[in-house]
Amino acid sequence: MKKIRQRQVLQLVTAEAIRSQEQLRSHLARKGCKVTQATLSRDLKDLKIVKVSDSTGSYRYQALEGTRPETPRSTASGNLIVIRTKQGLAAALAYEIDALDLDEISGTVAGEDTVLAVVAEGQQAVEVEHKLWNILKT
Amino acid sequence: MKKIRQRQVLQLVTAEAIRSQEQLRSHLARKGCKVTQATLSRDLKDLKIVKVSDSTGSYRYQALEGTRPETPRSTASGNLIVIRTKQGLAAALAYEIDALDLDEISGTVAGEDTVLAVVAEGQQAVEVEHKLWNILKT
DNA sequence: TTGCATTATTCATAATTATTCATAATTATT
DNA sequence: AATAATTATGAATAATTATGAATAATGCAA
Repeated sequence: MKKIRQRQVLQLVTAEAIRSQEQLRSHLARKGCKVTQATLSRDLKDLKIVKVSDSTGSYRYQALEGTRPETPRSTASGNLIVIRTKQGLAAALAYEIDALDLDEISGTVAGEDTVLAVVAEGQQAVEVEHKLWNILKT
Repeated sequence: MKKIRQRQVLQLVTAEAIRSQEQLRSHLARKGCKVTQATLSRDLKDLKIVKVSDSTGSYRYQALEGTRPETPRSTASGNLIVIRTKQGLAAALAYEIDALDLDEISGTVAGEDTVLAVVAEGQQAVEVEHKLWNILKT
């Protein structure tokens, strides 16, 4: 029960701009998961999800560090690395990759379950893919 | 005044385990800086210092690392132009680029903070990047 | 300088979040 | 299976944090 919920929390928080625990609660409720603000407070603490101001100036919850559940599959093609993740987790992974701030990667775009990483000019996608994989598997 | 204080806040928070704004306030007061909890709340928001559980299980304030790049940065790679924007603004930028209706750009995809522009066959990505940059810098 | 505009700060309070205490649920142990 | 031990949750509430409104400070152009 708890695990499932926490996975949902993580997903929700990366997918949408959640601005309070109350808001998080109602989102979850709509998805059929009915818990109180108290347990969400504890979940957020567990998951190291923090409240931080975003670009719009208001607060939003954001996952901190490696809360990434498991290793996804990737393929290199042309100057792109395509990474498949579990549904809803692509944004979180893309965020992590961005945070690495690698010269080899020009940028990423995330869909629901796929991340597209653009490999920088002059780099071998396959090699970068390996490097990425090495870094992320910690 | 504000700048100095915020520097102190950052210092304090990294040096000691500050567990509440009230505690932070009293530390600062002892150092001669007397402000209310209200301004500290705003300082922490500005500085992107968040409350997160530490190894002991209790909360502590912590500076959020790696502040992302400010101005939209772009890179060309292969037949793609990768543009980084502030969180949440990618879609808007992509929309603008689409609206330009340039022959040189086949299309765009937007993530949360990244736009991928696909450069048309036979075009030099770097040149298109420049052109784009010129148009958009208004 | 003086007056206007902008920014910073406080005070008071609303809003939000963490925790305590009581149970329920789950898991381990005999 | 029954019981003990552990863990999770909810309700209520304490504690903490965010914010609106008023006021003070700061900069700046004339």
